[in-house]
Amino acid sequence: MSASQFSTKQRLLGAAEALFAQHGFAGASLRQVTAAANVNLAAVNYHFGSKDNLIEAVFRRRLDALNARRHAALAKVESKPGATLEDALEAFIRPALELALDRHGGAAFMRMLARAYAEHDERLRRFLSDNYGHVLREFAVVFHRMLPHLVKEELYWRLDIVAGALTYTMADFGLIKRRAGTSETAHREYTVEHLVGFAAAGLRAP
Amino acid sequence: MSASQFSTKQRLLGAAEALFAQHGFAGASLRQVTAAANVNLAAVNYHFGSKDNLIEAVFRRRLDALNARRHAALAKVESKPGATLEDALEAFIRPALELALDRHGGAAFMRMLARAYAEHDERLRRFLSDNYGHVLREFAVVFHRMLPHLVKEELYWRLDIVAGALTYTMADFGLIKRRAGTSETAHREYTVEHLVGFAAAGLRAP
DNA sequence: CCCCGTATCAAACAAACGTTTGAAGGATAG
DNA sequence: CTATCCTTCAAACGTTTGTTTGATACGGGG
Repeated sequence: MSASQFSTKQRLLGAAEALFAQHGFAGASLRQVTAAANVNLAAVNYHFGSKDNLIEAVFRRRLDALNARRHAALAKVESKPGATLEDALEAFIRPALELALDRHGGAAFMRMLARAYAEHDERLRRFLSDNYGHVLREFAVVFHRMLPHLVKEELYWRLDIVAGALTYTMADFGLIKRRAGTSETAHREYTVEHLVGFAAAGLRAP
Repeated sequence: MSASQFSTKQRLLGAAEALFAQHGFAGASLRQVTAAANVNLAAVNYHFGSKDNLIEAVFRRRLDALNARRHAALAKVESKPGATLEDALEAFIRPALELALDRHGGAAFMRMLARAYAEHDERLRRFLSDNYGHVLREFAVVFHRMLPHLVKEELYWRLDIVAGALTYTMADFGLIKRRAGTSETAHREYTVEHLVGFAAAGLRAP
């Protein structure tokens, strides 16, 4: 009785992602997760060691790719001579929005990420900072160059807030159906432009 | 051993607010809450009946006043002939920001509210909608008049997203120390202006 | 064939959860 | 003083939690 083309590990990650998005990390129990994945309860601790490790694995599965794409997009922006703040923000936002609109659980992951932001959990923050902080620091350097009027401390908490607001917004965008008559790519382009302007306004303020 | 000028009920509400903000509704246990409030465990069910009722009471304590102030501010805007979208947004935002900057647990409450938004919990959404939805609908009517290019459905989910992003942002603002050399009121005025522009951009887009 | 490492399973573990109970204070009114 | 009501208390209730255990099945290599 496996009833799926995916391995136990993959099914666990998928079910955990969906249930963490819906009920939170504390609210979704391992029994719910393993039942949704059609897997024995003990499989979580066998494959991941603990619930906390499962949570981290769910993040890793998506964030490794997301940060790689953000890093590559930022590198391309930096190689361009006349790069603007909007270009850098697009390098930050577009990969995330594409992930949010991904049909295979992307929306669920984005809602989960938004919850993680809202939770301000110390353990989770350290995990994210340790594993993906270096890419955020690359962006901070570029933003700092483009916004010389901001002292570093001010820039950092603005980035923190803007990133959180963006994540929250993208999580909700994933829930919303596209307006009828709008193609997928047109919708995405419109949304990217919208969010970039939104974020730029927040960062450029005096 | 009460060690406080406040009643058991008030101490419970305060401790619950702080711990729900920090660990979430499922993550903060009644034993943590009652310990922080220096109160017996059974006091929660004696005074509130259940944990869910305690959660609702924590919301009620702040939201009754917040919605009254929003309603009054909107009425004042409507009585003015040349009212703009920014005026209406300010009526929505300023009371919330003042709550977020309130020194007696306002920041904690705002973080709790942001978590409630991120959680998309059905029970909580119904409670908030039932008790405070009428004020939001008043705002929606005014916004609809000021943004005739948006069909009602589009306006509603934009409002939902904008309100969520604002709540999240204000929750973080509450955590951030004011920049040195800026007075409290100057900081607040700057932030209101900033957030109003932020939200207006999101609503006015085509 | 047997062996061994991997994977799955039902069952049990202690701990923590929200909630309930019944008795004990403590103040106020008759 | 007694009686009454509201409040607090320690203790226990039955569930549910994350985790661990030991047995069982599977499957290629010696």
